[in-house]
This record gives sequence, structure tokens and C-alpha cells, in this order.
Amino acid sequence: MSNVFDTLKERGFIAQTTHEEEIHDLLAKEKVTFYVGFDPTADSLHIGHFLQLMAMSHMQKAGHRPIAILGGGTAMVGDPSGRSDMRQMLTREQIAANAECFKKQMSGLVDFSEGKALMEDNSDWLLNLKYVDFLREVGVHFSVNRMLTAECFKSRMEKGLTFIEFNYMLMQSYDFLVLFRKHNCRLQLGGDDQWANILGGADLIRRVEGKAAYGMTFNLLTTSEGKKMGKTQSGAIWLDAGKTPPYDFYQYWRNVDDSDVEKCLKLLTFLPMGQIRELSLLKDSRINEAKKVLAFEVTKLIHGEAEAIKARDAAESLFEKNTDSDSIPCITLNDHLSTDGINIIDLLHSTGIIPSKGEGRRLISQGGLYVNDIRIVDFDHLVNPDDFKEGCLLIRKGKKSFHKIVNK
RNA sequence: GGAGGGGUUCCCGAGUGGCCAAAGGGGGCAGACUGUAAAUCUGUUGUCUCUGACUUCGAUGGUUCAAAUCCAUCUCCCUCCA
Repeated sequence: MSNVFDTLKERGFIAQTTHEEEIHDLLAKEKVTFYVGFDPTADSLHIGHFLQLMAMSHMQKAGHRPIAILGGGTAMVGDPSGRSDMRQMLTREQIAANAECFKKQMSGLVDFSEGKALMEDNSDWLLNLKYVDFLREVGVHFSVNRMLTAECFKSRMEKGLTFIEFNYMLMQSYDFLVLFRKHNCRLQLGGDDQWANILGGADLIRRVEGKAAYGMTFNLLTTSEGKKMGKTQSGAIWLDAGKTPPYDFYQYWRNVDDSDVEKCLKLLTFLPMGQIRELSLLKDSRINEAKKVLAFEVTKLIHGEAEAIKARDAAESLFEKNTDSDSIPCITLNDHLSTDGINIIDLLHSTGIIPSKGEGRRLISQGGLYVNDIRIVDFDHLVNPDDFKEGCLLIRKGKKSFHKIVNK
């Protein structure tokens, strides 16, 4: 069996490690319990979390035991890392509801059956802490001077940093200590923005328990331009099908930059490296083949094979064969369309395809609106029941956005 | 607690009584070119019953023929001092 450390390294996961050699040896010698924390600050996981889950899955497949920490307690405080201003405070109810959503999504990629992986909520131990006890047990081991030199705080010295956020590092470090005691957890993984927090935990264990603990961070998923991936004009790409439909999810990966394809294949799919290297050799327009594979594989991991096939077929028929398909977003009219017809702008506005009528006029005046593949040039264009081919009206907005309207 | 500075449209940021639906940039959207890529260029970017009307400049009141701009109160943020 090859060492999972080498696998992660080859695929480009690893950013920093506390002790590269020792972690490598440890992972080769024994089954290691490790943990990754997820703060439930939204009601769905996003692409950044997905990368962590992939890493956990690789580790689990190699025989190690993951612990997923839901940060019910830490979310109450808010991590200042990678933030230019303070996070919005969430209520306990919001956090609990978000944690439920996280649990469901995680179980798709990590196997939690029969104790193969554990899930903990740090609110179990963080919320009951006594302030003075905590300071005496944990606080004594942290040097403020050193904390201030950490990048995540340094950048905030300009903008302002509140005391509550300053404590986040101690809480996450304490998590690691608790898990070490409870489950003999010796390794913490996380995004590279977690480096300072992870170091804090490993240090704390060394000081309090006198034992070695390790940390390792993964590269953040960024585009070749250094921007965070998974953000689009309309917000983040979510793993929840309700928030980001599988078709849109598929299209996101179908449209990644050429220069990011190889990286994404390595990080976000389980395809063997040999195949990835082959796909990466494709150049120019043939790189589209690699993008199709990427989009399909990633969609399959998140939404299952059936949805992935649907999304792929929908995309193919729209872009390549130009025939109708079942799986593009479909809207059913509430009221039966009268034979007098309806103004196209009113129709699109009432179905939510355009946010305002002004937007609709702009779209038409710029030639970006098509009904049944015919460009609309007139603001007063009427849509009649006869325009519905087999009960369906195909709306195209710009080059890539398709909608289907059904007249019941 | 004291002193000062500030909250402008999706974001940054100009605007100090009418010419302001508000410069400029970013972002977004659309078009051209392409490979459903990138880069580039062009147009556009509050709402509507759209050559006009209505709503917006932290909140509420006020002054004025007229307020993002002046006054009062409130609120939030930042900087310095304690």
C-alpha cells in the first residue's frame, strides 16, 4: 500500500506540515486518528469544505480514522483567519440548524458507519467551560506576543480585532487537546488559513501532555489568478442541490479556466493520476474533453451518478446538438396562458428568469434574449400558446443560461 | 469617559444647496472574437405604466421654492488620548 501522504502530496493537497518526515512515517506505520473542523456558519457546505472532505476520504481509504468536528462552539465566536472584518454573529439556533445540514452532506463522502469515522460537536465541551479555569489551564500556555506575530492577526491589527475573535485560536487549540485526550487524535488537518490555529493546538498538546501532535494544511482552492474558487456572480457554489442545482454545479466545472483543469482533477476527483496526466496533455480546444471529465466526476461525487448524467446530457444537448432536454431548469406557469398571449418581458419577470423588467429590456436591446432559438428584438413581443412546442417554451438568456417554461 | 474622523447606489470611492439616479474604478450582465476557456474590444448596470414618473446617499425629525449636501436628535464604525 502506498503511503497516503505521498498520494496527498502528489495530488497537490499539502501546503504546510509541522513535521514532514514524522507525519510521513506515522501514516505509514499505524492507523492514525485525525480531525478536521467545520464551523457551521452557513446552511450548506461549499467548495472549500469539499476539498477538506476529499482529503479526509483519501485518508480514510488508507485506513486512518477521521473525526469531523462541527464547530458549534467555535462558530459562536467566529474565526478571524482570512477575514478582513468581523464575522456576523450567529444565534445558537442558526448554528444548530446549520450543523444538521453539514452532517447530511458530509456522510456522502466520508463513511461514518461502524465507527470508521467520528463526528463531534465542540459545543459539547466549549460551552460549559468556566472562564477562569480555562484561562488557568489553557490561557497560560499562549504568548500574546507570539500570537500577534501570526499572519491572521497581523493583518487585522490595521482594521481592528475584537477580543472575542482573538480567543478563537485558544478555543480551536483546546479542541485539539480534548480530542487528543478523548480519542488519541494526533493529527489535525485544515485549510492553509488554519495554519496558526493548528500550530496552536499542536503546541498546546506538547506543553500540557508532553506528547507530540502534528498538523498539516492543504492548499486553498484558488484559480490561477489567485482568487478563491467556488465564487460566482450569484454567490458561492454550494454542495446543496437546493442552493446550487446540479446542472449549474456541472456547468461551473465545465467552465473553469484551462489552467485550473489539472489542479481540479487532482484535488476534486478520485481519478488515477495516470489518467489525469493524460487528460492534462490535451491542449487548445481539446482541453474541453478534460473539462467534461472534470465536471462529470465532481458532480457525480456530490450529487450522485444519476444527476451527473442528467447534467451532462442536458449540457450536451444544449451546446452540441441543439435539441431540447429534460434537465434544464424548468418552470411551470401557474395560470394557463390565454390565447391572447403574454408580453415576453412580463412572462420572464413573473417566472423570475429576470429580476426586473428594466433588465429584460436591456437584454432585448442588446440582443441577448432568444425564444425557441429566435432572437427577440421587440420589447412588445407577445408569446402565444402556439409558441409552446409540445407544451414547452425554450428561453435562452445570453449564451449559457437556458430555461424551459411549461404551460400546463 | 474625552477629542477628532466617518457611514453614498452590488463593492471601493468622488460628490458640501439646484446642472445628481449621483464622477471614476472594480464587479456583474449583454454583444463581437472564440473552444460553453482566457485575454481584448464595445455597450450596459435603481424601479416602473420608460422620451416621462417614482424611490435611493446610516435612521428620524426640521430649515428651504429646492437637501446626498444645511440644522437637531439617534445609531453604528474608525483613529488618538485615558
